[in-house]
Amino acid sequence: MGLTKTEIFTGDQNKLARMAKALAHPARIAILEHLFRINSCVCGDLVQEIGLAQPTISQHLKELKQLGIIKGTIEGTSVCYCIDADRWQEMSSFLEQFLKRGVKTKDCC
Amino acid sequence: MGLTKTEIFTGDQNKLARMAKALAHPARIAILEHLFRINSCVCGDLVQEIGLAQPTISQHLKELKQLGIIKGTIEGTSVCYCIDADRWQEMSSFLEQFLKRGVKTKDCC
DNA sequence: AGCTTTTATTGTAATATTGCAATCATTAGA
DNA sequence: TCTAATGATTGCAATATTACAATAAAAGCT
Repeated sequence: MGLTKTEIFTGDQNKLARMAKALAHPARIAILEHLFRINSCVCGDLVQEIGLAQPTISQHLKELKQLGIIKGTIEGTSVCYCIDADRWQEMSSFLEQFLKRGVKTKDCC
Repeated sequence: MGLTKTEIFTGDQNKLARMAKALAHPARIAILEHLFRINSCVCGDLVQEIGLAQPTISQHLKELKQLGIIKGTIEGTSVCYCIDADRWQEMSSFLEQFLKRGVKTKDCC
């Protein structure tokens, strides 16, 4: 059906899945990595940096913005994007907490 | 097109995206959480635990297995699944390294 | 006002994902 | 051997995602 049955899962499970989904595309990883490097905000040279068309980049930025991990402020004709430090921290620790739970387990089979 | 242009990204970017994609569905999160709890291997009671049909669970297990973070060994008529501790550790640190890079950044806009 | 630059939006095509019914394969037990 | 149990596979329908061309929207400049 292509439709995830979110209602049968907990809020945290859905939250984790949403966060992971935001990172589940190399273009979005590349965008975030570029923002890490540049630190000071970046606008539309992402199109140059990554080899995808402008609407495609814009769409990926939208998804990252919707999750809240980046923000964009209008600066003249261009838009300045950067990591939302607080939200990133929050997502980061939420994800790490999950990852750590798996480290404790040991093989059985 | 629905087709990710993997060829324009680095191996690490694609690897990260693949890992994130494995976690990008609440059912797979739920499966992993159940495996964390049970530690000793679990078979098909995941169908009971999570409210999805058997083929659907089987498919999600397949994806996790393909990434290598769980393994399944046949035990009579049932199959015993568990976290692959080494692979989990590897994925975990790879992801955490990425997450940490973002924590350093500070807001700009 | 008209033009340019930059980004967002819309529309569309191709592919991927999710979910399940039906079915197959394997193994255990009668 | 036959049957039951378990899980994988197949086939299909519905929805989501990815990508881009075309276009719109907003702001600066002349």
